[in-house]
Amino acid sequence: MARPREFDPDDALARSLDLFWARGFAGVSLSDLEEATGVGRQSLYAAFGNKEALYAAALERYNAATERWLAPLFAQDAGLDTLRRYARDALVAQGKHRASGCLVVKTLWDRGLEEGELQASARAAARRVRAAFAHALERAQGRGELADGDAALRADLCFAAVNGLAALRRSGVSEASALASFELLLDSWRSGRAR
Amino acid sequence: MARPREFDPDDALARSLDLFWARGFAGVSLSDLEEATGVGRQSLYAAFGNKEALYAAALERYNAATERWLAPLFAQDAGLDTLRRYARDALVAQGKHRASGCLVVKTLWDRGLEEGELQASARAAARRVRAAFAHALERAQGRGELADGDAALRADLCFAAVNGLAALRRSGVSEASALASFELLLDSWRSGRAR
DNA sequence: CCAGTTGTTGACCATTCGGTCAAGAACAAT
DNA sequence: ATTGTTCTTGACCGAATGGTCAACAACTGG
Repeated sequence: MARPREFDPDDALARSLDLFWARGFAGVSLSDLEEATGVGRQSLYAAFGNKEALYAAALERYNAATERWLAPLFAQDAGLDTLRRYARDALVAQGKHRASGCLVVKTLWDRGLEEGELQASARAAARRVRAAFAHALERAQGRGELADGDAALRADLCFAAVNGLAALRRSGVSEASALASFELLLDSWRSGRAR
Repeated sequence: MARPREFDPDDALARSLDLFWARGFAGVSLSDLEEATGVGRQSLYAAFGNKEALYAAALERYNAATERWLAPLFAQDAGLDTLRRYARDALVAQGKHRASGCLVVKTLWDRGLEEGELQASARAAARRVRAAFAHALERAQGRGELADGDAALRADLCFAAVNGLAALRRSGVSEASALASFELLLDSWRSGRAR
């Protein structure tokens, strides 16, 4: 009923997400956001609140995308291959995305706000990923694809390994090599041929 | 032959290291460093150069300490237990140290300076840790402690897992639980009882 | 005692930060 | 066309940033 906004908020959010993902909360200035989104500062504030709220919205968008990535792991036919594919896709995506690792984990490290609502939401998102891993592992166990064991513990290890792959990449290891080392983990659990 | 400095440079370096470790390069201001070290700004600049050089010196100090931690892994009797102990000690130390993860990996993520000498040195340090892991694994294989396999690949996975443990801790997993999941990895390689 | 050298102190610099303010522009309803 | 509401633009704010400058203090060699 008044002047319509000239930009697409979701598009601006996507571009902001890219920036935050690549450079972290403190590494992105309001001027950077203006430039990347093509949206004036005041408009960003009107639409999102402040810098931290914008980051929170970007993280939410990221989580929504992650949820789509997680869907196969929550499916009934999930198994080790699903996990392997998840890791591969994550590595490829991060390769394209300046190898920035998982934004949720990056948020957990960030000194943006100590123990705010944001950190809690990031922690919840991480828990969700671990739950997806655990679900896939349980299904695989139920199918006899891998020997019985503590699925939650294994899921935690998968989470650590997957996120560690990003560090591995940063330290100079190739994408193929990083993926191979993760497959080593999954293969060591395969029931048919151990180790 | 002139006025002697009133502070211990290594002590100042140690305190700076703590700060950088906990908050990252950009998260520490010169005023923070003055306060933490009790040393005036000009004295810091005279002794170290500038902020980035101070960070580099702190990282070097960190690497020297790491080298001491790595020594058992390079020993002749190194094995899976040595690896397990390394992971446990690392977790405990990080627990005391505000759970900040490995400074080398943090440096690799930091947007302090793109592709500077610092990044190269951090990458070299990471390679050194992976080499230590590989050495311990090779010794263990030679002793028949675990089945034969690609030690370098396994070392990379260990590196990823160990560094992922920090992310796991951040996401709310207990120290004991994180350690247990890492032991799961080592145990899956033990030759006696697989999985 | 007196130079000469080095360390310390605190004020100071330009720049950038996140955030705000006020004026104008674009629309819907009347 | 006028009014009311929202969006946009650009100037502006105080605070904090990394870094520098100049005066002063402490020591050594003559």
